[in-house]
Amino acid sequence: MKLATWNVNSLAVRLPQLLDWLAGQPPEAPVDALVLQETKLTDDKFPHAELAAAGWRAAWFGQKTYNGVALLVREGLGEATDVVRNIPGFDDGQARVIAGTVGAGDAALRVIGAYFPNGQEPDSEKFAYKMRWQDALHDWVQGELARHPRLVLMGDFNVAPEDRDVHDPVAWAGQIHCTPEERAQFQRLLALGLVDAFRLFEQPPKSWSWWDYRNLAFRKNQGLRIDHILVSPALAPRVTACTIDKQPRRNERPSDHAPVIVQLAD
DNA sequence: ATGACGGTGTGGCACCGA
Repeated sequence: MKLATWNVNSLAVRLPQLLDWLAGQPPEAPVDALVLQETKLTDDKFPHAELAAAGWRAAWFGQKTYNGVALLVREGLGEATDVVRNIPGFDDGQARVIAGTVGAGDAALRVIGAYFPNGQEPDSEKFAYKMRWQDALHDWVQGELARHPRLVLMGDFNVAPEDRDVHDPVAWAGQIHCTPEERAQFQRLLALGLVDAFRLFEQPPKSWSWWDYRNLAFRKNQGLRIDHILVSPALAPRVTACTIDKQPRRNERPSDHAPVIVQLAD
């Protein structure tokens, strides 16, 4: 089973690139399910027909202008079941979470796709919201883990967990995505037993999942690793690869994020 | 310290993202 997460920064703009990327997956090991962030579409505008025509079943949860998430499952694996939109019990006007069960029987996976709040800057109201949101996510994921031992939490976490996830740790010290509070929240998720799949493997130094549109940041490889795939303890031994695919960032009019992919043994 | 780039909205710029 291969899973992916991608912040597309407007699905209206990026749908052709998404379809190209999906169609370009290796036939012997295609992506089976993926989550998207920042679709920026109200639910009535979600391109489910185009995705269905390309062989993908979708569940989606969006709003106008901002945020918006989706869970796509390759035809043949059926449809995501027990779909949950946003964090149960956490009153939130922003569409940031979609979860569903993918596959059936012993092979079923609980997949949670999340678009963590940006937080703007420390000490702001948005930062406080980010902290509250992460508290709620943590507590809900804890329960989900108990119900679903085979669980994957992936998405745009908007946190660079360590200095090696930052192109210039000195310049970014204490800045949004790198504050001790955000990093502590990330560690709290790991304390649930979740494992950062990317760090299960030796990786190229200066591996990022996001590059600023400005300042030729991609060409200079100045970025952050803020998109993550966390797997439950039961799945961790089954992870055989985790990579960032920089290729879509080279497109014309790319998203500022690259997809992250994880491969799980059956 | 600021803004750079890109997306959205009902726009002539502001707001937001990271």
